[in-house]
Amino acid sequence: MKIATFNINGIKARIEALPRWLAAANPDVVALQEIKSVDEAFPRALFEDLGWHVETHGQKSFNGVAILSRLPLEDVTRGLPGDPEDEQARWIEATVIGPARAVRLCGLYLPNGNPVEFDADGRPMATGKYGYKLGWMARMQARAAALLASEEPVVMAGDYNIIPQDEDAARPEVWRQDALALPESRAAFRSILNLGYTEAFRARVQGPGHYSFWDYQAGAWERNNGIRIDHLLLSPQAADLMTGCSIDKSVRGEEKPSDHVPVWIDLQA
DNA sequence: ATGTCAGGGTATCCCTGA
Repeated sequence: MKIATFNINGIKARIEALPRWLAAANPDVVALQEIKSVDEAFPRALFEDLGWHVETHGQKSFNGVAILSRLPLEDVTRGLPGDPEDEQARWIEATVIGPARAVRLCGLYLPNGNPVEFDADGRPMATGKYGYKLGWMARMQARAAALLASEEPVVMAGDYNIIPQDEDAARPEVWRQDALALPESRAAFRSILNLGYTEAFRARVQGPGHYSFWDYQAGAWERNNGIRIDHLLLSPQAADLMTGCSIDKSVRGEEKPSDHVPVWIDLQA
């Protein structure tokens, strides 16, 4: 079972590039982020005609997540539990029925968190967008813990907006005060890992120079000024099934690309 | 850190978000 995550930065803008990549990469399941569309406006029929089951959790203008799957999906849920006031569409779950095993897949778009406000001592304050990010991550940790208790294969795939370590940025010094790399952000990410999750890419590939996002601005792609912020976290039962993990870097150089590229794993499931 | 995109409003540009 090949599972990918791909922040497409707008389904309307990627209406050609996404089907092109699906045909070339041939994943079984894809978690999409930033569809930037309400459910009714998502081009569902286009993908259904290509053989995909389509489940969306959209909103107007911003955010929005979806799952495309060639395998049957069951028990789809939308929204991250823990705050009924939260109206941002950033979380979707479904059980993917693989030929050998069922896998619980969470597709997520973790809040960016910028701009960060700092106090007089230069410490980041948990207010505004950064406060929302940290609060969202605490809720995600609770959900991640509940999912572990099922002792089933669980995959949490998406745009985490977290640069886990300095080696995951071409220019780490630029990100020191940024919500994607602040110590508090990294600590919240590690707290989720420390529940017992495995970060798929780092379980298989070591060293710097591996990125999943290059800004549209300032020639970031041409200069390979990237960051690695798209991740797949695996429960122990899922990690035991992993046979591969890679980043489809070349997608960034194709016509009308997203600023993110797909990251994928292969599971014996 | 800004040489860019994307979406939406009310539009032939301005704003937000990243």
